[in-house]
Amino acid sequence: MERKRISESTIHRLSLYLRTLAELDADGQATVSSKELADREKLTPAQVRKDLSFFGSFGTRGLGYPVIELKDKIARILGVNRTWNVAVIGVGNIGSALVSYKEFARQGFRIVKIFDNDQRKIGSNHKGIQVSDFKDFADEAPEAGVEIAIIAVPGPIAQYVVDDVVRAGIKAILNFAPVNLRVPADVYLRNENMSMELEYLSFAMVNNHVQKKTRRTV
Amino acid sequence: MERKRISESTIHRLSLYLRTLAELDADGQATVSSKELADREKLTPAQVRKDLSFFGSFGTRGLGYPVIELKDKIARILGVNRTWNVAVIGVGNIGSALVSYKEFARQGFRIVKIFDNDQRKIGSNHKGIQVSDFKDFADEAPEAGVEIAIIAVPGPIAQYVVDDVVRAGIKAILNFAPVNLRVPADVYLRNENMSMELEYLSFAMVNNHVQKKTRRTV
DNA sequence: TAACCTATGTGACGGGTTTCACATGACTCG
DNA sequence: CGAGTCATGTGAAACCCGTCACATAGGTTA
Ligand SMILES: NC(=O)c1ccc[n+]([C@@H]2O[C@H](COP(=O)([O-])OP(=O)(O)OC[C@H]3O[C@@H](n4cnc5c(N)ncnc54)[C@H](O)[C@@H]3O)[C@@H](O)[C@H]2O)c1
Ligand SMILES: NC(=O)c1ccc[n+]([C@@H]2O[C@H](COP(=O)([O-])OP(=O)(O)OC[C@H]3O[C@@H](n4cnc5c(N)ncnc54)[C@H](O)[C@@H]3O)[C@@H](O)[C@H]2O)c1
Repeated sequence: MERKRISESTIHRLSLYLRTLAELDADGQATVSSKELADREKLTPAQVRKDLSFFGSFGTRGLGYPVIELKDKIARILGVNRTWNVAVIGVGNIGSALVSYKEFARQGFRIVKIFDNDQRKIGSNHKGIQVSDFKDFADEAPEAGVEIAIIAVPGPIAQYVVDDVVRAGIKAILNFAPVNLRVPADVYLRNENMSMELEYLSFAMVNNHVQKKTRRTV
Repeated sequence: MERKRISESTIHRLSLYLRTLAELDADGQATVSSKELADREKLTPAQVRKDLSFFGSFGTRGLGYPVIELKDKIARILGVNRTWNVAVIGVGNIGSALVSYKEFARQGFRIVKIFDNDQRKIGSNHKGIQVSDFKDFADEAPEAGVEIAIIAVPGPIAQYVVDDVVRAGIKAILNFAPVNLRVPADVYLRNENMSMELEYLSFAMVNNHVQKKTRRTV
């Protein structure tokens, strides 16, 4: 199934294409050229074509790509032509926001469990989901078919939480805590770091930094 | 002031170094080697040294880098050796979470204004800040010295909001809406895209993708 | 003060990713 | 049905970024 090593940048751009294709589809547009796709994402047409070419030939020469078909292809490549069960751990400021975000479900990520260790929160209802005690994670997460864990607990606690999550057999983790988490090699870990983007803005302003190609952004 | 074109990756890594240096400083460690820094960030020592070398020679051969000094240097490079005034626009789920996040202030980003257009929210108090009517942005933001705007409004509205923000003279924007915003060339725009990271996890799982070097990730 | 040790700083190298350029193939129109 | 148009798909080139390897310099010790 794997032909070449696909770069992280390419995968990120596929996410962008997917979003734009969904918009084009909603607008009723039937086909799209690499140029149009590129313009929307501030990329080059060649980049778009090269990215897609890693996975096959989806277009028609002289015409472009069929919007719906390409959207489905990319969804399949990214693995979002299905639903992933997600658990949110820590239902504080950011955890609550994530739980309330209906868009995730539409994109294939369904939050099925919420965990916390605060007695005042355990048992309470968030968007129709009862908050569970994190102590019971190892029992309840597998039972609910959780495949992805989102870590939204305070930084100093995150490593302990992650250790438990890994022990429960979870292989994919999205971390919001501003710490470097250690996980085994077979566990996928991604970090969401808002300070990094703010600091990038700061750097750009201080240095009158020239904006180049927008890479792994948006 | 600018010697070379500095890559986005390098800037992102500086953010990582800064965070780790703050930890080391808190632990009372006086010096740190490129190797130790690299181990903590899952990078190579050469990468660390190269990144720093773009900006000068901060270390001592045979010894390493002085933690406090290097921290200050990087803070200065990133422009966070000062405070930036930030406005949050849209105090819904994610906006509220950001406003409640005290860590930003510690990192040099002080939220001084909150805007919304919901009458029920305007005038209410969030963490000591009165929510303003977004209609008054052009007046109130410059008055409060706002330099960075965080967009946390629904996607379909984001472009209109951003147009107003740009018109008010703001040059740096962090966008949470899942849309591609158009801004003039002299405005710095960064996007925060959580779906992208979830989709990356999804792709990795579906393809048993081998985890390589953690690049522009936390 | 001299010898040794250690980790920096950096030119050279190599690999990977993006851009270029064009041959190719599909559709359209006359 | 044939000529023309257009945008794809892809090798090759260019470029960028990370890694390597080592000369170098500061610290330390005797
Ligand atoms: N709020 C933001 O905008 C923001 C931005 C960037 C990063 N973050 C990071 O996200 C994380 C959460 O931030 P927040 O503002 O939501 O904090 P918060 O304090 O509001 O929420 C943390 C939640 O985690 C729960 N918790 C604590 N220990 C736990 C445990 N052992 N098991 C399960 N749950 C536990 C707490 O009860 C609380 O509900 C932090 O690491 C923070 O640095 C937050
Ligand atoms: N909640 C999340 O976890 C999450 C995750 C990723 C992305 N996002 C994105 O962040 C944005 C906000 O999401 P949310 O969940 O906080 O939505 P929300 O509906 O809770 O909040 C949006 C806020 O914007 C305000 N608003 C609407 N129009 C406005 C205008 N013209 N001027 C000023 N304020 C206006 C609304 O009154 C509301 O308070 C959306 O674009 C969403 O897609 C949210």
